[in-house]
Amino acid sequence: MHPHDHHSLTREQAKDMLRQHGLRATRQREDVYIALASTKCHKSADELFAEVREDQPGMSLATVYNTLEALAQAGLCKRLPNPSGASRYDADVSEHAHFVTSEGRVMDVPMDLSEQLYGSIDPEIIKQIETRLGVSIEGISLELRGSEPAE
Amino acid sequence: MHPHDHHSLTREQAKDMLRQHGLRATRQREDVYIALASTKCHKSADELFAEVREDQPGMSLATVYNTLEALAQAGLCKRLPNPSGASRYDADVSEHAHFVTSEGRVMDVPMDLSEQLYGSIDPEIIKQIETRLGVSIEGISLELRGSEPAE
DNA sequence: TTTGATGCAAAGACTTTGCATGCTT
DNA sequence: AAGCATGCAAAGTCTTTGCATCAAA
Repeated sequence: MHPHDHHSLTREQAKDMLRQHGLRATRQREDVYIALASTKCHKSADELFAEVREDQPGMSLATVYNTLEALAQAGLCKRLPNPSGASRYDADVSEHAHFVTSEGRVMDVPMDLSEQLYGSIDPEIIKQIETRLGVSIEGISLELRGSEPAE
Repeated sequence: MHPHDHHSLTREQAKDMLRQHGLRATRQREDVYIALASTKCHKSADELFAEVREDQPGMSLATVYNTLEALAQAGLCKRLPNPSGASRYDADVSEHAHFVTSEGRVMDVPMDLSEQLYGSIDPEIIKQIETRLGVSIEGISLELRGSEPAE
């Protein structure tokens, strides 16, 4: 299966992912991670909360935030800040480009094109930037901004 | 003078910029824009507020936010959201890459390297993305993430 | 003059935290 | 059993808004 395919995770798989990344596997974390990994679109904490809540009415919004923070720390998801609203979260932590609409909706750039974009970045330039700024570069975010055509 | 040079603006120049972009030239907007354009580093609304306040004690924080929103709308600045804190603002609206530290500090990638990075992006790929997603792409954000070496 | 901007304070959106309880390891 | 996660509500941070006043065009 291709790494970019979105598919729902079994609970066991979610447990494994969590533990392999040094996190305790709690029901709530599994739920959040499963919800996050099972969708193409990038949801906000609130949306994930609502979704998980359908099955687990006990879930707390604070736990969703805590969990997302833990997942992000552990490298299991990425937080995509949104200047005009709530952050969105992405369980696909591979380098890939996003398209962000003027309304704050986020969608993935198709994998093949995303790879072409990233592929065109010369590692040599990155090295030069590290040297010049005296920093160490750990990742690159590529975000395309624009608008969806009126419908 | 090179467009990437940072320099302080005269008040007259600030007035002109505002009006050329369809904004009323008020003292407060001039102050904010001058402060924004006169620095390499990317300040938060609060920092700009503090800075402007030294000269204009009457300034309100709400006005700083309103002004920054107006400037961004008019294309006179860009807002750089920060997942772990307040947004930062940049008066340089040309396409250029940023380096964001794990602590949320933002610095510009030197112009020549930034241009090389952007230059390597194939416009043809962008066109394909527009077609495939059915959107229109208006800009590209390139953000390098990493850490500054411990000091 | 007319229209839009300001300042203040208050509300709002989003996110984090303190603490007692409960679950994972 | 020990330690971390949870739930709740409360607090915090960042940002926007309503409204009367004031300035720019």
